[in-house]
Amino acid sequence: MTDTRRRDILGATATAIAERGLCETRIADVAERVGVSPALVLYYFPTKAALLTDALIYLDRLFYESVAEKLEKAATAEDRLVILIEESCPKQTTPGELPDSWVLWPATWEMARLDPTLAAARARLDEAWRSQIVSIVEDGVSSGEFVDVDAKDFSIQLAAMLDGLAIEAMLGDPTVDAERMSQLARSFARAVLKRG
Amino acid sequence: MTDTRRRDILGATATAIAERGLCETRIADVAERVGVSPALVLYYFPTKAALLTDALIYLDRLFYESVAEKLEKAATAEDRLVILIEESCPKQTTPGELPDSWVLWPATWEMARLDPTLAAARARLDEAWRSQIVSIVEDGVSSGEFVDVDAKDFSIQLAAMLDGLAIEAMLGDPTVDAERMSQLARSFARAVLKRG
DNA sequence: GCCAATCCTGAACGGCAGTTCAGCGTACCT
DNA sequence: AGGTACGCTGAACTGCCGTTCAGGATTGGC
Repeated sequence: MTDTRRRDILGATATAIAERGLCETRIADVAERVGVSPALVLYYFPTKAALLTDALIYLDRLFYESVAEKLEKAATAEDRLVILIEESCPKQTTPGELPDSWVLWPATWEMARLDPTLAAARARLDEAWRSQIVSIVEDGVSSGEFVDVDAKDFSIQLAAMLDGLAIEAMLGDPTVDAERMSQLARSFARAVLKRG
Repeated sequence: MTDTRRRDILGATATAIAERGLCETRIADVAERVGVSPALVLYYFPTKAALLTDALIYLDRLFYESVAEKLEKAATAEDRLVILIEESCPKQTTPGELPDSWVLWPATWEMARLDPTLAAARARLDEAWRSQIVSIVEDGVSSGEFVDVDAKDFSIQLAAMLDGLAIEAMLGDPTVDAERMSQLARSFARAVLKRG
């Protein structure tokens, strides 16, 4: 079960970054959380930088997959869009479970700026996220739920707006909490997709 | 002229963060860029963390003030909104000048997550940014340029969308460059503010 | 011309954190 | 039972980097 150990380390790294910040996270923090020696962390990952980038990608992918799974259960395009928006709102996480992936986005962006590999991975996930939106919109258009709009443009706009709102909500900006974020994103979607 | 020296250090810190990344920036990097000894940097700032947060706030404030200045020169509300959007698009900076402030936003967010002082400063600047948008919209509404909309809601949505788009553009995402970013933001504004 | 404040530096310190490595236990294979 | 591969650790190494400090230069006031 060397694979679960690997995932434990990645999860612990994500938690450590969430709690201590990207710059302050040490290998010892990760080891402590897993309950192993620092040397073991370097046994699974060649270097600290590789550990950090792998952990960021790991958690982001988990997030996308969990949302994708939830989307499959919804019947109408409108339901699916609402789910996608709701899932995008930062939530409080109880200690012990994996951190909300929004907390790690700034760290991902900051590292991706100077790490082409991470940048490519992030771009790939983001493209998948946007095409998720595109297919929801196209379904809604062909079923008559939505007005005919440029799905690609809308997907970029909505994804960007969700990112921007999530930043505010995550940072505890008093004017944008999770509730208001969801409301604003839905009102934007409604304005575009209903009676265009 | 101890004040210019202080600003030089802040500018050099911003440049160093932009070039080396938040975590990899050392006091020696800053000192080297200014052409002074590392000890002098600590003469002006009590600690490395204080230096970093001050530099982030400094550059963000410069950005806001520069945009505010440009906005005063425009006649119509529509012109001002376009300027605000254009200025929000990441630009290439030539070596030697201060970095584009978008490059530093992820670092700001990452630090603000765990630093209440920086979080408060960021929230204040963001609030000013949004109320800039609010006053543009209100002017446009009263002059008849724009349809009557909820200016506050729109300002949050537009600011969030600009943040999100700028992240993609800054990271070199192939689907969103500065040109496309500007076009998408303007199309959103047009859809909301014209014949709503 | 002297004193004090300010700006600035070189050098040393102190400690920490990433990384390496030799080796221990254990499980599995033959 | 013997050997081998794997998972894992403790301990040491090493180089770096933030921080401190004692003091040199320069300026400006009196």
